[in-house]
Amino acid sequence: MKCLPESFYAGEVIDIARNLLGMRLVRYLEGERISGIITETEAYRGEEDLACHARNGKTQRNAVMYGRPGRAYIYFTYGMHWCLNAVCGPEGFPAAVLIRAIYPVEGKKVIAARREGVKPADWCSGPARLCKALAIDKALNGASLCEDESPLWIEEGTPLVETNIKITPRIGIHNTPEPWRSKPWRFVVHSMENISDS
DNA sequence: CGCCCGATGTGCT
DNA sequence: GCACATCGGGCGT
Repeated sequence: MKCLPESFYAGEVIDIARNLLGMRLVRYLEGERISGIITETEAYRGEEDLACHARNGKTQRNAVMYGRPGRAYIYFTYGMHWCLNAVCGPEGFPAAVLIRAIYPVEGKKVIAARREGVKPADWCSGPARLCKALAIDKALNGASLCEDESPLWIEEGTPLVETNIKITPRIGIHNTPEPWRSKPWRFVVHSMENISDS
């Protein structure tokens, strides 16, 4: 296993959101690797970022964001969905990258079974969809992404060229006031064509 | 394709 | 109470 080290997550959350594109998210489940290339991320940065779950200070729900970088912050929303974040920045500063989409690579049979009736293109294209596909839920909240024996980590994936990356405002935060609503903190891989998936 | 809406738990006002 | 970093189904274009 060659998961990204804690130091990868210790820096500026916005840079890390960009740098996570092209990396490989790996779920180790029942002795099998399920993985995909990260194709969409968003940065959430500190209590002053009014779109961030930490905007009202530390609570039981968001406490993991205040902890060490390189851990999984997993939250439940809309009564039925789980979403995965990677905690970033120095300990004590609440920041995280939301993993919004991956391009499936390994364990597609497992994914297909967990996403029965869903088109392959929709298997992991959404923060809650990929959590369903990879069996990620509250049991992994707070788990380290940087340790051996981990059930979930991120490793080197595939290189991307800058022209294949699109930067936009974050989505799903319609009621968040400016300037936060328009911060260009969403990073998307434009095309997965010609990307090696080995 | 786009828009609308229901599902449904949890945290904060 | 109500808003919510969402999804999926249904219906109209």
